[in-house]
Amino acid sequence: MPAITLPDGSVRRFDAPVAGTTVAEAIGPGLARAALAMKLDGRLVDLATVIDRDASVVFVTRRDPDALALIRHDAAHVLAEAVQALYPGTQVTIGPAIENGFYYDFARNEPFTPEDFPAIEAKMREIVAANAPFARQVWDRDAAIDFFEERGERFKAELIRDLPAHETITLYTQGAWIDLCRGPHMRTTGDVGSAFKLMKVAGAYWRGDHRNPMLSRIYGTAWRDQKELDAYLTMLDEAERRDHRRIGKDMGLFHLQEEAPGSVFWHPKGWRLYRAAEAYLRRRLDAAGYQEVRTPQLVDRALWEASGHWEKFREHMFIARVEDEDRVLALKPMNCPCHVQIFRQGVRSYRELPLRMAEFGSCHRYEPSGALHGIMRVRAFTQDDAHIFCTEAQIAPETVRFVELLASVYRDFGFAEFRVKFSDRPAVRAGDDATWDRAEAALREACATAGVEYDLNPGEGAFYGPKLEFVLRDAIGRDWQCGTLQVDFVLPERLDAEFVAEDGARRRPVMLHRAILGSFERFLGIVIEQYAGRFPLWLAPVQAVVATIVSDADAYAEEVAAALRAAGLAVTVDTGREKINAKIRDHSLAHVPVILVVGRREAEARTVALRRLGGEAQEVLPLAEALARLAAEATPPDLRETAMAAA
RNA sequence: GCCGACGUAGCUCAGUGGUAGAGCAACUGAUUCGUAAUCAGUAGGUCGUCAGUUCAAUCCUGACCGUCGGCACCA
Repeated sequence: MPAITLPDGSVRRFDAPVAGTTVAEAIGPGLARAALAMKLDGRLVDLATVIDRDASVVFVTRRDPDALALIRHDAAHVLAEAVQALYPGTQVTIGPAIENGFYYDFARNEPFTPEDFPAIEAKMREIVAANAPFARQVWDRDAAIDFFEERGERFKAELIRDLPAHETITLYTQGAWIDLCRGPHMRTTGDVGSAFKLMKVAGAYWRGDHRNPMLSRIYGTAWRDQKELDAYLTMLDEAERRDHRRIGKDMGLFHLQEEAPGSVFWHPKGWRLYRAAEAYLRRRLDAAGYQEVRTPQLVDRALWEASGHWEKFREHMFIARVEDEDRVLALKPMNCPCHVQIFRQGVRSYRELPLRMAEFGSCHRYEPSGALHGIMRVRAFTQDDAHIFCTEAQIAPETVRFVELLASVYRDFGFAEFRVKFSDRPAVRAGDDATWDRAEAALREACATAGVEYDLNPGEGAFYGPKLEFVLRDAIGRDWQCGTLQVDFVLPERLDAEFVAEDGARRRPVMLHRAILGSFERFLGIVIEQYAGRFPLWLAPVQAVVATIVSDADAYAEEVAAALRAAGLAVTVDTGREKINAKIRDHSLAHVPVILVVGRREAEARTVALRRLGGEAQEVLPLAEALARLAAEATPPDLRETAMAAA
């Protein structure tokens, strides 16, 4: 006699076990038509699932956000059926719903190409139009293995063999096609709808392991309706428009070339952006009680052996040898061991802790060729690195301070939102379990004190300690992992760092490895995409251009520019013989935030006509006023309060 | 590193087994024109590199380098 509680709190009683479909019909024909699946005591299941005990039920309709995952999962199945219909002999493996869509991995000698898409998509639409019901079947494990083996589906057979013994083996049919699947599915293939599109092909290792064979993966996107699909495709166009590689080239910020793969050639304009960011951060760190240092690029392998990096990361280090000396040096891939060397000079007292040692550390890592990506993933980069040497008791307060600093830095760069991931011990790690217990507990406690909410990211910690990862969200909704805070009890031990405690005993400090931007190269890539090249004034590489209307105004234009330069602004002058329309267009396309137009009128009245990027309005105002206003506006955010107070 | 695609002028791209074109940018000249393209002309490429096939290769084949999309990696 199941009693079914609905979301509005009402209860429906049935005399016998009842299918969700029947419950929906009992509530009303509208719901019966709209329901795609249901949540049974919070778990998403097929609508046809028979309910034989008291339960709460929420029906999932197309309007429900949960419908997306169902649509995408079902679309993956439809894709698999279409592919097997068109390319006999192709083996199916797995095909989950993912963010924004789905994929399916196939085993086939010849990989798919985008040219195959039109045929596959057409077949998929046929399958959707056929509106075949999804039907769940429970199978005996051995029978299922035999079934797939006989069909030559050895990947599926392997999946079943590796399922835990207690797991129920379920297969789903959709018309004549059948597949191993945990479910749930919607009612029919027709529920997938038409708002889907195949996007790209890619290789992917079987079960994500690089020692396994490579499968051919097809990615697709799927949405509840055409409007959502269009919005997603528009977002992709927008991302392409903002691509830092394109903007970097167009605006002349930097370039990369074959002779230095993974290293950035910063051009004058890009370097101005870089320096603005660096100067800003240096001020913030100074104010936050960090001491900046600079450590060697080339360091003997002995130090990397002592730190444990040699063993784990040797293949990813650039090695340097000299002919006359029989020693191996490595270009530093990170700064921490060097910072410990500074800490170890002389005897440290507990009075010096927490000691915050910062470095804009230039590092080199031999990243796999396939990992390189513009200036976002490079082999030569500069971390905004720092190590906080402290006691265990200081972990929590230092975490609080750090999170505050990080949040305010992100805000100043235009990122209002970020979230935190907590990565705990990985399978391969240094340090014993007791140490890890302490480190993780300390970090958890620190989060509680700082009021930081986080998602757990199991097994993803550094080899020496657990870490927090700070993920910011950009203007078009993409996530970027930038900041990090890592608790390390291991490295101080390995490199023998110690301090004299209050009781006169020698103790090990804890090291907090932390970064806010991560690396300048990557962060500036993100900033470029965040603003699509239209930087706020304080970051803009060219902050203003003075453009003349007639050559009679040339001398005055130079004078205006000189005055702005004296006020610290980056200004260029355009006295070219183009018409003002062309000049406005050129500088607007170059994303110069401010255009000061001067003609005879302005030269005589000693005014400027000020025009903002993107705006159509212009404002004529006295030179002195424009100067004061732009200087104030170009002040970096951390100096703004004091600048206002002084004015 | 693995799978796939790609590499032609500064940029975006077209093209062919008989040693290459467009638009924009650049340069030159004319135009002095008040808020997103003035006109005309000129110049610019060992078609990623190295081999091979061929009478002949930018085009076909192979290797390598790099880039792009994923996968794997990310101290």
